[in-house]
Amino acid sequence: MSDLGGYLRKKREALRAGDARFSIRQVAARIDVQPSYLSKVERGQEAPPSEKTLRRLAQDLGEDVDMLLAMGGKISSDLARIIRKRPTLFAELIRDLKDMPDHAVLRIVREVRDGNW
Amino acid sequence: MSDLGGYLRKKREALRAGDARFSIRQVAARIDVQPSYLSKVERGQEAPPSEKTLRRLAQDLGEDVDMLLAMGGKISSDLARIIRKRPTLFAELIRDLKDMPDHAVLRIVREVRDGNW
DNA sequence: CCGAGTGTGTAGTGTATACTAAACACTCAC
DNA sequence: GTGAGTGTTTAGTATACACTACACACTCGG
Repeated sequence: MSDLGGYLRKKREALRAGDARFSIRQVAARIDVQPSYLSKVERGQEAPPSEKTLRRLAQDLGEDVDMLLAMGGKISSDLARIIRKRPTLFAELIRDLKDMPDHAVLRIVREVRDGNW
Repeated sequence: MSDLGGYLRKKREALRAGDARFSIRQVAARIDVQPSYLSKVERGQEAPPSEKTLRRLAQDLGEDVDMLLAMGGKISSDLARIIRKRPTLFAELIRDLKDMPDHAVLRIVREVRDGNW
């Protein structure tokens, strides 16, 4: 929904300014899709690519995978798997965090990571 | 993957023992699918139903929606939306919580809910 | 015995997903 | 001016998803 296509195009063109290897054709070749397909994706004429393809694209463009997936309306399958293992628990947590500001969530992340649990 | 079909069948038959309204045909009629379809789902001969249908089924059988969806390999679309709004933030959190025991996660849920943030 | 209800088998359908393949029009270097 | 590279257009495809429609065989009460 968040204009994946436009974002990808901008990013690629920025990279291409300093490196000719970032043409549609060459990127497409590296991530193993047809250039015509990538072109359409960038212009929003095609639905977002699969998770697999978005991952390769993120890798190639040096972008964050979770963010690109989100823009493509998807959620990383490893996250989905984690949630599905304890659905009610994670559902509760995520819904509670829905309206919390970033810094509050980040604080939780850090405390969890510091292992005071 | 957690044998949604078998779980549904057991649950429905348990309910049916005390209430004739829980035949395949009547449940199917209430949740608006064909009985043959529900039959196949219960026996694992069909892929899990859509989120919409699983929701109606959960409602009808008095089951937890998030759990049934998880069994069907899905994640509630409202949760997905929450995550997609702040993908990197939630990705970090969820991956950190992956190996934490339930009680630890629950403690976080409670602290969040008590609003000490 | 028959009609209402039970579960199931078989076949088929519309729509979305995620692409491919081939050709076209253009630029730019040499 | 031609050959390599650029982005784009058009048309088509294979697979999965999420079902429906209809008919069949069985049971069980009145």
